[in-house]
Amino acid sequence: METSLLHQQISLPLVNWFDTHQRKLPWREEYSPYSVWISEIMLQQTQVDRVIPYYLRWMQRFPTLESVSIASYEELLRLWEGMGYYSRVKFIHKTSKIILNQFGGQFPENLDELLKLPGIGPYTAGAIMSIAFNQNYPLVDGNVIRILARIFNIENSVEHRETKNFIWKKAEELILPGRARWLNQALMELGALICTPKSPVCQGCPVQKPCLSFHLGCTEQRPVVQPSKKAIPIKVVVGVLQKDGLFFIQQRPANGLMADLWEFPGGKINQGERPEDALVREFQEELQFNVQVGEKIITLKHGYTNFSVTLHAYFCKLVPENQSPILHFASDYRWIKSEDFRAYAFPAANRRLINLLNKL
DNA sequence: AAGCCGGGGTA
DNA sequence: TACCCAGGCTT
Repeated sequence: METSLLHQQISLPLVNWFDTHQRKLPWREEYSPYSVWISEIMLQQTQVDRVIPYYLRWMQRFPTLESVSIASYEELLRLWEGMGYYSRVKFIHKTSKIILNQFGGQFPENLDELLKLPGIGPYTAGAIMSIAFNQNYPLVDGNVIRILARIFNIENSVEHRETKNFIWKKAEELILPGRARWLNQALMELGALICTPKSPVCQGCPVQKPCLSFHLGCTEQRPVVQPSKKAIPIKVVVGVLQKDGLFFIQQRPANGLMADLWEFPGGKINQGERPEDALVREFQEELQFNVQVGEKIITLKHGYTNFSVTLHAYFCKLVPENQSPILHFASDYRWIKSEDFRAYAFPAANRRLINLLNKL
């Protein structure tokens, strides 16, 4: 399809639809590079409704890039707790310092410079260029992939390099000069409200006419993706270790799963192993602590991307009482008062347990 | 190219 | 249960 025809049949109907149908969202109040950047990082693999309260809290506490750069990583991580993908907030901290120290506090209005910044990849760089600066740059996220795979009826897997290149090229051709901010947001808004993964609302779609998949009746089969691996069920046990009214918590390593977050010690229950025995073993392996397992607190289920976890929680105590930990897994540890749980970032399942403890 | 990295909403 | 989400980094 010729570019002008593409604009006439797709781009213009999209921006006109966006004019009247867009949702009122906090990050659409102003299009500053800082607010666009924060919202885009938060929105990576995270749905709008979940981001909104985090975004509002963040902007209240850190209204400027400079306020982020001088904040402690611990406080940033605490504000991020519950959103997942915690490396994002570490990258935000790093990038805020780089922009302050190397760019005089101003975001570079340059795609290649943006791509060098930690946590900013092709999508986010395109988002800052187009949404913040309104420069003529495309962006491709899950919405854009789905919409274009349907409009052009892309039968190849969108996970392949060549298909991705094709989609980026089409996204670029769709850009209306001087209106990239609007066009790109319109695409993503259409993906969120109309061209949804399941049961798309084609009746209300402004680009129904040029959509090949709609006419072929195969919108549900687009985009083509490889089947994902199914969640593996695992059993986990954690111990709430108390001494003199203080609680023992440890900090996870700086890399890997839930990096830098704090947690109650514990670990995976082996096949055929009793939870209590697993807990004694884990305390010994990770901390060289000899513990006695006490009362059961709760069993709760928690879903991860690739695991469905059944978590057993027990009170426990040191026997004998005067032991010092030797850290084989954790990077740090603390004995804290119950009111200090709020000062540390915990994984969601641990936070649920803490909330329960506070009610006991 | 594939794996890793969270968490919750939804059907 | 399985899939999805305004992706990026590492290997």
